[in-house]
Amino acid sequence: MTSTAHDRSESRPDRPGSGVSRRRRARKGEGERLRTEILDAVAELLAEKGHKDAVSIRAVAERVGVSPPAIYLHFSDKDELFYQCCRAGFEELSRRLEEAIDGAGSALERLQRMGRAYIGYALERGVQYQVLMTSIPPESVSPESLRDDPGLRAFALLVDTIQEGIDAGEFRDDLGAVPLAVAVWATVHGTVMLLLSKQAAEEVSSPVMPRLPSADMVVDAVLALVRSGVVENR
Amino acid sequence: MTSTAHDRSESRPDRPGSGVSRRRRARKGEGERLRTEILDAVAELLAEKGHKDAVSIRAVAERVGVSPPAIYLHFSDKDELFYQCCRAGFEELSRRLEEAIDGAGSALERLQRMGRAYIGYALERGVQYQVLMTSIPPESVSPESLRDDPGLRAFALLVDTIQEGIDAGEFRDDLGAVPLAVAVWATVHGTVMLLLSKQAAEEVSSPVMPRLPSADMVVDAVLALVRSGVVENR
DNA sequence: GGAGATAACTTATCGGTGTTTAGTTATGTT
DNA sequence: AACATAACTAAACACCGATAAGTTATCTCC
Repeated sequence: MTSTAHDRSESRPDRPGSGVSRRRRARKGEGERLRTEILDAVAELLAEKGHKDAVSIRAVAERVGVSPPAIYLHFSDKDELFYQCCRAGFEELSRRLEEAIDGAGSALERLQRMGRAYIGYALERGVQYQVLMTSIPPESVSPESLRDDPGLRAFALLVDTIQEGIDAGEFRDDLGAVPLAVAVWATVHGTVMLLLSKQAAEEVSSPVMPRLPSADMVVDAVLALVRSGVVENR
Repeated sequence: MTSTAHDRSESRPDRPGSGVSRRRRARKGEGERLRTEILDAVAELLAEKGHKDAVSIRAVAERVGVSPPAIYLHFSDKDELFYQCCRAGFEELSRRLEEAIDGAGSALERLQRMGRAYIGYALERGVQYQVLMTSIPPESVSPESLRDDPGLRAFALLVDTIQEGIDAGEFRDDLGAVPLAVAVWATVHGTVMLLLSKQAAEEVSSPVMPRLPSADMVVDAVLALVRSGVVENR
């Protein structure tokens, strides 16, 4: 047979007996270990490449030390893989938002803390936030896991806080809690997306983005805008 | 030569009866005609599929009635093709923003008209807006065409309007015109991105997005928020 | 009108991608 | 030691973006 085994000389150092570079096969019960290893590899590669399309399933498999089809033992397709990766850890967002709410202070102060927490966490997540927010979850993810989506819980927290502010006579009551919450959400979401774009553009030194102020300054301005709008300072 | 002109039996080429199975080759001077036909096809497919990754160069070529490599006579790669497609027509945005500015009224009224014009235009553009704002322009596009990017011009218009509002004592002066402009931009940008996500999720009836109010209601709330913030109505 | 020149394409092909099918191998159980 | 099966791998398929090399139609000039 005309050794079609492999003619790629670049990375094929391991004989089955050497036991050096390949990952040890998981034991019988712990097949789930691979799942988290895959998710970690995706997160790594996503952060390195900065873009979803630049990360291939083959690259993920190679980083984990496994063959590409092994991925499909845990994820139905690439979309679900990336969705699950970006979604994982977003319970942390609800946690931080609750933490921001819990402290003392007026509803406005709580709202501002929530805003800072949201933006800070999203910027930490970077590409993962972008991917999660710009993709609709694939059909393969179970409906019940969607029902308690961290994003939905976070939005509920926001609505609650705003409703409290309205009830306390602290926030305006002419729009309704939900529309106002959506508006606030849109604001912080747009801030994150803009800052991430700016960040990505700067890494390639592309002059498309206007010269924006520092992230801190932008966040301060946004929160001030959420507080009292553009109108004359009072 | 054994006419290998077309042995593709998989997909019917075009109307066999109408005599035009393939596109007529352009005449010597008018090679540029293909360029706009390609851009139109990309825009069509983008709107149909709703997602950039779902549109292949081969599909574009087939729609135009041309072979895939013909695309590369006018665009250096896929990124540039999609960038140019989404960027084309965005001069219209600056035009509409100027129109919104020109009318009578306070700086606030002009700003609100700008906001409505921006959001309206971006929602009309849909996927094209999303693609344009989430991708950094490829290196193949010329720097001088980047210098007068419609996005940059639009942002300058926004800064000007806000500066006028500040000078007139109508807008707050504690943040500076540029940070305030960025904050306003982030708000409308986030609104657009959110509404587009909602729209896309509804087309697949996915329950991830919170049940949002209608687009009109959201836009009204956002503009009200930009005006005077969340604080108690005055 | 014929002979180049060349603009406007096409055919064929390459390496890479997501995904599926059909195995193979290691582990736990009896 | 034999079996069952969890945890994988090898090979292949169809498609993709992109390139190199060839072909064909149009224009120009005599």
